[in-house]
Amino acid sequence: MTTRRNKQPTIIDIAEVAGVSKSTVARALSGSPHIGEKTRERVLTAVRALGYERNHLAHSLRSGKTGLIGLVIPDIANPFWAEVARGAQDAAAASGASLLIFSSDWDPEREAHHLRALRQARVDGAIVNPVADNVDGLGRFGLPVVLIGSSAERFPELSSVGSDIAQGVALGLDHLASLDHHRPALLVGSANRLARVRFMRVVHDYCIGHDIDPATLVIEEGSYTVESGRAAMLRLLERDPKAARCVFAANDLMALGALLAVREAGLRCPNDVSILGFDGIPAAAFSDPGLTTIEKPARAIGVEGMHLLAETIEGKLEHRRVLLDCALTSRGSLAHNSDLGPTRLMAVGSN
Amino acid sequence: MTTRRNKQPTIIDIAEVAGVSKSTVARALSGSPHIGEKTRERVLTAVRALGYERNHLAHSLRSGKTGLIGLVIPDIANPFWAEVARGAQDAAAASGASLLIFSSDWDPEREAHHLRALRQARVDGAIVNPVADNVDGLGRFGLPVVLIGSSAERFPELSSVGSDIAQGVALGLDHLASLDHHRPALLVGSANRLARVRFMRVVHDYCIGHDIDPATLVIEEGSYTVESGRAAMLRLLERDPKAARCVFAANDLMALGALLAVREAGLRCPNDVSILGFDGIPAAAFSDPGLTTIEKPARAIGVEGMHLLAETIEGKLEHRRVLLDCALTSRGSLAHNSDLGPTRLMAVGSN
DNA sequence: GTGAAAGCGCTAACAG
DNA sequence: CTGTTAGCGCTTTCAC
Repeated sequence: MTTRRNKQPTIIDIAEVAGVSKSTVARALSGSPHIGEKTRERVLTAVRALGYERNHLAHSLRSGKTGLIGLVIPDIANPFWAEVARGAQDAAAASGASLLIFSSDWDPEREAHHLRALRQARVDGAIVNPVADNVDGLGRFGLPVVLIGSSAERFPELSSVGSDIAQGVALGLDHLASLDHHRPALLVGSANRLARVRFMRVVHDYCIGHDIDPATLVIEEGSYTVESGRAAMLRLLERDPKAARCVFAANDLMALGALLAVREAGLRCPNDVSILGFDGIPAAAFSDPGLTTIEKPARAIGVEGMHLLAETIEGKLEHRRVLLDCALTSRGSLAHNSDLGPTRLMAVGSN
Repeated sequence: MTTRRNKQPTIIDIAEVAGVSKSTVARALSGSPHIGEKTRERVLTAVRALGYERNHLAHSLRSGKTGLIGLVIPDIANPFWAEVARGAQDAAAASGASLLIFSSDWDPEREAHHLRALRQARVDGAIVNPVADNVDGLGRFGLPVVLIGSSAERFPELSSVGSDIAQGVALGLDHLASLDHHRPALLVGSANRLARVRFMRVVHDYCIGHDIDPATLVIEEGSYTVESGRAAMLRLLERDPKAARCVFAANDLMALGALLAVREAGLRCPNDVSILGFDGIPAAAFSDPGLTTIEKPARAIGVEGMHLLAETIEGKLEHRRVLLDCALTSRGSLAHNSDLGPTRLMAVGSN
């Protein structure tokens, strides 16, 4: 086959064809007002004729702006982060930027490596979910950054966007209360996880604000997986069947596990036990019953992250922390508690 | 003596500090053998001292290689494509390349737009899942491309990697046969979708090879969504309860929908009806029972795509079509058919 | 309005 | 081995 390997045309080529200088071409291409209408037409015609496309590299090198944005997340294959990426992607595309996506795999070393790569690629800025206590890596980044996810609170000097866990938890607890479940059992992560601490702090505050003694709450521990949720639910069922009437899980995977356990125990959801999840993963829609859950605004986080970053890059913004609302997605895993008495008794008794 | 400390250091800065010329610095940095051990040390020391990091843009502009790879997929938020991206990501990282990921949203226009953006970014090559009959767009791309996904067969002149649908379908049908289900009902997409045609062709060939009259197969149509799968299953149950003993869905979402329908109809899976899916989406693990499915090698497709592309870029490879094997993931949705007779009768009768 | 010229930071001949 | 000299393709003064 005949392979025409002509190099791509440059502004010099089109300058020649249009019979002008390359600076004139540059002006025409950048929409400068200091150029004659007729000249511009001639240049544009040549551009079309040669199929010219601007070399981004040269443009970036000279102008100092690459139109590249870095996105560092734990795992692109994780539905939540994929949604975040999708949002960032959309927002980036809308502003003509391209996204360089990297997975840190929760590894501080990889994160540092990626940050370095982004700096070398001369990205205009980056959106990152800081993985571990990589304060140094981020502090030295030297480029506009916006943090996403909840670990952002460890870097108070950087702009960030995340979901409003407090609002989400309150939303869930309020909704449960409206179904007459006032003391749901809690399925949370292991004590050393920051997420667990944060979740519990919010629950604690809510209880204080609603005249509930936090000490009366029944808590089971899992590790954010389906299997751990299943095991935790089984334990709960054995330990305190009455408290198990209603369960609020700190993430959907554990909630789904709890659902499995309920069925295994010969009980039914929501008739025997109500389950509320937290996250809003797609799989929650396919269980039976569908899992009612507090949905984090994943895509919006990506979109808003890009907006914050854009403002940061333009210097319009000194610092901001954006918290996006979670929303309740009702499916079938919650029922009204028609038998409140025993639950109350249990809560008091287990004190 | 103009020392600009506010900007990132360049090789000129480090040349000054090390007391050599910038070409020597470049040589030291690129690990050239034509340089003295002592000089190299001196340069490297200066590099560390100034915290120098090579400017990728300038490097790329000069060398003609950007180390950028484009990935164009329909949707990064779709679990399957997210996995593909993850694989490509890993392979790219391993070879020091960065990925520019774009979502085409199944829109030929957006795809064309992204292809243009990639060309302008001077990526070294691209991996794309061609969306529509965008033959022109791809033909004119002018850069090394590797196609992924099954629509690749429309571009026989380009290298591609995809899952071996024929092998996957045969795997499923064989497995069902081993459970004594010889004529599963088929839940497929709508007739105008390429995927449906491909799926059915493979089933057809399999039947011919196994002395089964394809015309005796019971087929229901959906549109690759949970809801459509549910509706299709309900129809099937009403139309031909006996054929509904075993269902092979063309994708997991429809299979999950079928599962819902079975339960709604007061039947149980797998005891009353066995269901086999196709895809291997994560959600298939959380249903009850877990969905047994034919899993496409999503991540491997990404990895292999990157490898193929690398070879294509290096010119080592003229053309190749790689088909990766699907695998059976057994969960609980399949049971042995202990009552073969009626099924056979039904198949013949419905002819 | 338009052109000439000077780089952005780096690589790659070609001399010494 | 090392320095000198050209650029890669584009933007951007600064003259005219």
